[in-house]
Amino acid sequence: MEMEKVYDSKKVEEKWVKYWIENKTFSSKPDKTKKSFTIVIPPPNVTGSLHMGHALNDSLQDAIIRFKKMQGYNTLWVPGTDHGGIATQNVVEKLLKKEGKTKYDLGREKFIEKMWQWRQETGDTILDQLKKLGCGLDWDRTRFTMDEACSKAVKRAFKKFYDKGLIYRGKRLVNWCPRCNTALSDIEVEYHPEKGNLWYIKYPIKDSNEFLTVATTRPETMIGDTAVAVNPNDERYKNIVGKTIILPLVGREIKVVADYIVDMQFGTGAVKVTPAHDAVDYEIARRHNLEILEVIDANGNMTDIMEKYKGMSAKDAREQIVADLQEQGYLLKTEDYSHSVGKCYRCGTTIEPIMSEQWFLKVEEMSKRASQVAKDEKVKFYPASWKKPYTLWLDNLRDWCISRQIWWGHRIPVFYCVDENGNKTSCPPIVEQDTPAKCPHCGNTHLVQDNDVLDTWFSSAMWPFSVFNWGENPDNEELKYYYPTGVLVTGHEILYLWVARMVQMGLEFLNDIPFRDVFIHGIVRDKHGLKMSKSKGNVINPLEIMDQFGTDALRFALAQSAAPGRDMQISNDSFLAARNFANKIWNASRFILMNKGELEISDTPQVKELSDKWILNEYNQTIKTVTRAFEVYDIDVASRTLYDFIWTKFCDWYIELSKIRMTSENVEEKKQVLSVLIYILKGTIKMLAPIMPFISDELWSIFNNTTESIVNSSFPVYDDKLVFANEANQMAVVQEIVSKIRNVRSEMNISPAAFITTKIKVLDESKLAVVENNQAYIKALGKIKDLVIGKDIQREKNSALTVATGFEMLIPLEGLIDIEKEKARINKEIKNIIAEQEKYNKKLSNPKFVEKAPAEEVARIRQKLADTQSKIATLEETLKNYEN
RNA sequence: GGGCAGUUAGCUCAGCUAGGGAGAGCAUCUCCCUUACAAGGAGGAGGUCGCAGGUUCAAUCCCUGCACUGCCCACCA
Repeated sequence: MEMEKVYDSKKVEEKWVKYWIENKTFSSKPDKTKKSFTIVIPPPNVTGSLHMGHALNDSLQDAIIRFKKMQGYNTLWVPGTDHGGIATQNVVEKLLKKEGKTKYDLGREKFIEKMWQWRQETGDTILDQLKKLGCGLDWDRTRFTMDEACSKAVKRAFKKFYDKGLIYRGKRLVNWCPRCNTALSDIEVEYHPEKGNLWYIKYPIKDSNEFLTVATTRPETMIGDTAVAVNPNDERYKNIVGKTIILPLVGREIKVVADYIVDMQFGTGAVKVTPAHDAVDYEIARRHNLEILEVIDANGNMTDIMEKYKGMSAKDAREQIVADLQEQGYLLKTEDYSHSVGKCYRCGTTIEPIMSEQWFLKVEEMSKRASQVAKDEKVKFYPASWKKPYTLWLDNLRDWCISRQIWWGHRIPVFYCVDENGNKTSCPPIVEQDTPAKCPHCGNTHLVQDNDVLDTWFSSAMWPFSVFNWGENPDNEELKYYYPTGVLVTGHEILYLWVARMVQMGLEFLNDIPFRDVFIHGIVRDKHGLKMSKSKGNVINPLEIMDQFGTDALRFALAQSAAPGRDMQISNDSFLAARNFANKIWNASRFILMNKGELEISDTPQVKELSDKWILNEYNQTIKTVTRAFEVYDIDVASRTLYDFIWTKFCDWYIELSKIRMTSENVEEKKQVLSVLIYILKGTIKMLAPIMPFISDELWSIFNNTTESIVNSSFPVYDDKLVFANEANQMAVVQEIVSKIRNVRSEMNISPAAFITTKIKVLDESKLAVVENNQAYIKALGKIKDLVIGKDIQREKNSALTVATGFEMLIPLEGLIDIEKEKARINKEIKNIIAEQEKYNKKLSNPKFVEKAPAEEVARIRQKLADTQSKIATLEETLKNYEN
């Protein structure tokens, strides 16, 4: 097989994407003889296109799945997409707008048809991109949150909740997006600081000439005030509590109430209470049984509460009311004020808290359980620091507003009995999974379904079991086999929105956690640390990176930076380095293959000499580190460990040393070293396969002449028999000698092409054998023609001299030596060693260190000191000879 | 207001859950196309490990406080 000089990612990738899919490499069936390891993909929105966040999230999951598969688990990674509720509906609405239409022009039915059609056209885009990324998903199991099975699950869940009394309908204060025209849950509101004003308004106290001044950022709501609240401990207002206020402009009488929630420090310490448009005020109203008056309607306009302002936009009303207050002398002052304003997480419009009839889910019990499983470590967070925010959130959770006034989504499975005019009868609502034919209470066949759809996160919360047909049959074998899943991989931005709710629902409906581990990775940022966004123009498109540098390069660069929980800054340099790494592996393999030729090579490594044992020892340590790293989701550690092993150890040292035997006349020697090379290479690409699947499978197929994917081989296992501590130490001696010789060569401008003579004087006799036995290594890597080793080697004037621990090395220089240059070089060497020596001296001169530190440590430092002293003596003596 | 991260070479980061040699990649400098790889090789320069205390024979690493940066949560009238 001919390998090209440069790794061609495009050629290789296309082939393997096709191979994995056609051979169903990642398809899974329940198999009781094997343990399952499941991941459900965080389903991307159907409208989506692959961005860096997906690339990171999914290549990490793929790495885990491939690793576990190679470890012998029956792995399953379930693909799918999310219908994406409001977000998706907004996209299609925008498309309609381009045609000059609104969804109302089409009507509900036609609009939904249009949505499905659009999904049909674009829904596979992101799935195809995941295929291109190499994701080992079981494609036959591709799911959609609105497909039949998932829809059944949603209805089943709704009914179960309802029957248990956990779902209720009521008019409450909710977050309303006037643009999307729907209610939102509390976590769907994002708060951003905004510049505004703080208005101080004087509220006259009845039957007196006094005023109570309140401060507000929303003066337009004052006409709906039903109380003024002060803190019960506030001395200033002690005798005002219970008194009556005449509401300016309105003339209505309201009470002054005392509530602990009021902050005495803020503003005037007196708060106007508008229960219908502020969450805190709503709470106060509930505690004090205050009347709730609506001021702003669902369109963001003023209600008919006061004729004068009726129909005005809230914004206009604000101006008018401020002007009116001013005119009537109630406005004390206006201050600039910056505060957080709630925005719709889907469209950025300012949220209006309004009173609205909605469906709610009681979450108290579920939250407790979901919090407890984290506290008990039944669900484990990686990194562990996310456990606390998770439990804190759950411990303070309020009921979940689950209804949305949009059309795209799971329609609430509640039916109402209506008369001929469409008016609801007195029959109670019917909650059924299947649309009922008639009212079970009166037999009437005129039924209408609730207009609302469910929060898109309601169906997402059931994803880990709805994908296994829980809706159809909660006792099915697949569900039992694959659930709970092994790990949930996600960014922290949807920890509450999604992760916490999956745990709640899993515990509620399956009485078991949905996943054992939660692996939270960071966010991909640009090279300046900024979040990528279209508006900033700093988006790196993963598809372009795949095209330019290769998919493995993209995956490796991301994996290498993916320290759990930490954001990563990424730039083209990262991908370039990863591409170079792929090329390095490719060429190391090419070198081995070229030398192998038609030779028959043993599958087991034929160990012959020092370097063989050294590299096997290093390889074995690498297995240990990498395996451990994968197991705790330190994919970054696994990546870096492999990079270092392959490049620094395998290529820079072992392959270089192998050339000695490779060019030998003795074919057996060549076969021997090839057996080690191939053994290590195969094992290493196995370890690399989870992260760089394309090049790994390609090389695997070349080396094994097989069509079986590398993921069906087993992950290398640490082996006690491959521990060679002595050889590791001996190799370190060789490496030190070689490095010092190379250093002299470079500093003295000896051409890398030139062969030199080197004399090694052995000072430490215990190291004599190592050097003698490994002359070939030193000669090859030091580019030495004549190597002399002995105890009695004389220093020579026309030689450069350097020292290693236990050795002096002389390199005779061609022609006349540049004495000044050599002196400078030696001085520099002395300087470096002295710096080292000072540290040892400092330690040893501390009597407490000698007294208290472990004896071995003291002995070790003493030895180091002796080494440096000896080195310095040698170098200084040489220097002195030059002076004479 | 509460919480969580981070602060190590010019840049991006590792090391800190074994306390005892400060590391990698990129960038930079010198030499080299030595036939696996110039997407490469060899070598060099570059850091008082945010600040101040404490524990210890010994602190980048453990503890406390502070500063700065980022993120999350909150009942910011």
